[in-house]
Amino acid sequence: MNSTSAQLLRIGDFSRVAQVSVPTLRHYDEIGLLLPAHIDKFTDYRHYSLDQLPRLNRILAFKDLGFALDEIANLLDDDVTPEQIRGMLRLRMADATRQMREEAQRLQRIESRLRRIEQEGRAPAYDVTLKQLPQQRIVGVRRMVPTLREMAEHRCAMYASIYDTLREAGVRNAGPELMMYHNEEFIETDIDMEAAVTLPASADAAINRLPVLAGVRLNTLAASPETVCAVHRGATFDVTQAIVAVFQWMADNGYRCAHSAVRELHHYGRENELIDINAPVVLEIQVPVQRV
Amino acid sequence: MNSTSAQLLRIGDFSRVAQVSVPTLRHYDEIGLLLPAHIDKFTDYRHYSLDQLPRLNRILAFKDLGFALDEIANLLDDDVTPEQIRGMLRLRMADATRQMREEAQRLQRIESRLRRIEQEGRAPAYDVTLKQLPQQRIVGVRRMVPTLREMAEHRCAMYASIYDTLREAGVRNAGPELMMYHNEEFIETDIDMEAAVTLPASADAAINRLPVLAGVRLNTLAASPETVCAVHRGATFDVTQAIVAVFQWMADNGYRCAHSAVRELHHYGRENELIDINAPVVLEIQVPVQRV
DNA sequence: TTGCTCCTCACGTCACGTGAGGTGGC
DNA sequence: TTGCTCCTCACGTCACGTGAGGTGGC
Repeated sequence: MNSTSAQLLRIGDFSRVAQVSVPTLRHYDEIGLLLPAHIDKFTDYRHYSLDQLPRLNRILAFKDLGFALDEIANLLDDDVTPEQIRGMLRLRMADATRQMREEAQRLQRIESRLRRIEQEGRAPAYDVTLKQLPQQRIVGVRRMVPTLREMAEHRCAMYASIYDTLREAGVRNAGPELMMYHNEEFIETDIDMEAAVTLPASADAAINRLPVLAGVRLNTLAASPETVCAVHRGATFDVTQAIVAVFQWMADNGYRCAHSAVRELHHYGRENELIDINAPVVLEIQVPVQRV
Repeated sequence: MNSTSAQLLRIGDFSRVAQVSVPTLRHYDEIGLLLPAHIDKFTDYRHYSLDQLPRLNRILAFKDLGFALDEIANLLDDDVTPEQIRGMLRLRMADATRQMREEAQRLQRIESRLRRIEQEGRAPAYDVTLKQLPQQRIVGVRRMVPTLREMAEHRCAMYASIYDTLREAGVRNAGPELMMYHNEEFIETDIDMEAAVTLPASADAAINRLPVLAGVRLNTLAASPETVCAVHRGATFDVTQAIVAVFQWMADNGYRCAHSAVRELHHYGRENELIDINAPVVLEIQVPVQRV
C-alpha cells in the first residue's frame, strides 16, 4: 500500500493515459485479464489505479509480440517460471519466422502474377496453385516407350490392360486415370511412363483378388508435400500450354522439380480408347517440387 | 455446350477432385462466389460441373495471394479490365510488403525480449512499447540549467510559474506534467529543458486569457509517429533504469533517436514542490525515434 | 433395410468496434 | 437542468468448422 494506490481513474481517463480504447479495457475486464482496482457497487463504474499501468503495458507488449490474450493471461500468471516464459517466447519466435516466410513467398507469387499479366496484357490462362497430395493406392502398369509418336498408342494399350484387370477383379469404383512420367527431364525417346488409376481405400478387399495381367500391379503412390498444379480444360493437344505455365510459375517462385514423377490426372476423359485429340478434356498437371 | 458439361458431380466428389472442403463449397455458394452448375429442385442437392474447376482454381489462386473473398468476387467479374486487376495486384503487393516488414520487426522484438530474459534470468523490469503520440497543446517554460545538481530546484521553480499562470487564467483542467529534454545527447551541463503541462482541447477558450508570466507560454507540441515508451513506477531516483531499458530496446530493435525532445510524462506526482526523491511516482519515458 | 451422403439451421472462432437504450455526476 | 461519461446488452467482423436433427439414394 503506497500512496499512488489512492489515485483512482475512471475508465475514460485511464483509457487516455494508457492509450487504449475503452471497449478494450472493458473486454480485458470481462475476460479477467485486467480487473479494475475497484468497481462502484451502486453505479457499476469501473475505477483503475495508476499502479495497474505496468500490468496493462505488459499486456500490450506481449500482444505486440503476437500472443493471443489467453496466452498472455498464462504469461502473466504468478506461478509461471522464467523458463516457461522462455519456452513460450521460443514457440512464438518459430511461428513468427514461419509467418514471415509465408508472407515473403506470397509476395513473390503476387509479383509473379503481376509480371505475367503485364507481359501478356490479360489474365493468365492458367491458375497455378501449390497443393499437398496425400498418399494413394493405384493400380497401374509401367512401360518404356521408344518415341513420342508411339505414345498415344501405348497409353491406349496400357489403360486397356488396366481396365481388363479391374473388370476381372470386379473392382467398379476405381477413380480417375493418373499418368506419370518418370524421366527426370523432358525427352523424346525412351519415355518411361506409367499409366494408372486411383483406388479408394474401400477397394482394399477387392485388391487381393487382382490378377496380374500384362504387368498390371498394385502400388502405393507416395504423398507429395509440395506440388505445383494447374488444371487444363480443352483439347488434349493444348495441354503443353498448361505445362509451360506450371514451369514458368516454378521459375518465378523459386521451385524446382523434386525427384518424383510428374503426374497428369484425368478428371474427365478416358485414355482406354484413342480419343480425338481435339475432344475436350479436363486434366490436372501435378509437378512435385521443392524449394531451391 | 461441350460434352464435359454433362459430367456433374455431387458436392462430395467435387470437393475431393478440387481438394476443397464441403463447407467451403457451401460457403462459396452462399456468398455467390461459386454457384453449383445445377441444384436439384426436390432434394436441394448441389451438383457441380468439372467445367467449374478452372473458376474454383482461380478463386483459390487469388485467395493464396491474400485477397478477401469479396475482392475475389470483383476480380472474377466479367466487366473488370486487366488494368483494374493490375491495380488490385499492386495494392495487394504493397500490403503484403508491409505485412512482411511488420512480421520481421515483430520477430526482432521477440528475439530482443528473449535475449533480455536470458541475460537477466527473469522477466524484464520494464515493458517497452512503440506508440504514436498525437499533437498536443501545452503550456510551459523552457530554460537552460547549468548543472545536473541544480535541476530539481529549477524544475520546481518552473512548475511553480506554470501553475501560477494557470491559476491567474482560471484554467483548472490542465493535464499531467510533461518534461522535455532538448539536448541531442545526454550531457551534465547546460541542460536545455522545458517544463510543461498538457491542456485538453476544451481549454481553448481560457487560453487567450493566459497572462505571460516568467516566460510561460502556450505551445503546440508536434505529434510523434514513432515513440518508444516505458512506464516507471517507484522512486524518482530509479527512473534511470527505465531510460536504460528504453535505449537497450532501441539498440536491439534498430531504432535511433529522432530529432525531437525526449519526454517524461508524469502520470502521478507533481514537481511544483521539491518532492521526496524516494516518494513513489508513476511516469512514462517517451523517446521519439526513427528506424536506422 | 442399412450405411452413406446430402440438406439446413445454429453456434463458435478472435479481439474487439459500434450502436441502442438507459442512468449517474458535476 | 443540460451535456458528458458511464453502464449493459446485442450484433457485426471473416471464412469457414462443427455438431444437431432430419432426409434422399444405392
